[in-house]
Amino acid sequence: MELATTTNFRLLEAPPDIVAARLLGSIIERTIDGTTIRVRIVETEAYAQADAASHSFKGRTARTEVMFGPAGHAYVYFTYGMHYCLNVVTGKEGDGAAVLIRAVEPLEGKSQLQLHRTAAGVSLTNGPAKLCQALAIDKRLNGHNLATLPLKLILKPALRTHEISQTARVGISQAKDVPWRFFITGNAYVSKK
DNA sequence: TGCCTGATGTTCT
DNA sequence: GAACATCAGGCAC
Repeated sequence: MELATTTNFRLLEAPPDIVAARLLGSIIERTIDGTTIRVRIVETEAYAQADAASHSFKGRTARTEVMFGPAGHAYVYFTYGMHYCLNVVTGKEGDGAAVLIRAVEPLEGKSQLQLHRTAAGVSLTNGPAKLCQALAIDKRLNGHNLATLPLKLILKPALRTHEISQTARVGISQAKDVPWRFFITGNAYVSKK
């Protein structure tokens, strides 16, 4: 069981844009105080080392160290003074690539998610900082191995191409025209912008 | 509906 | 000391 998950994680060693599309539809399992929450990834963004919008662009620092580590780990960073964002480290060790999880759809434990959020409905998890708040993800989970609980990534078979939309990324100031934002076509939890 | 702004901490220059 | 992969609330239209 654990072995199968580890083997599947080899998929994450691919370039970030491939992994970003591949992660759509996969499940994140989070346990908080013995309660299990399951959400489905519906929107992602890819960040490669050679990409001016990526934290790893300027090289390895104490902050970005995790991005250069092995694929399948969580890179959680703090931004705008009050928000955390969750990334999945991709590529070979030393690559400095990651996929930002921008939006998820609640499947199980929705009331538990609601405990951490004031907004309800799709606004519960339709943004990178929102989903971190709902899932109680903070820097303590930075560098966490996503093959294990309390935060576990369960890879699902890839979606068909027609189920995936691809556009330019959101909310960045560099390399804006790189079309590395991926989302499930028509999903209500995809962020609006 | 859509723009503007305040809140706020970490990282890097 | 400025930039920052954001969010939510308030206000104008």
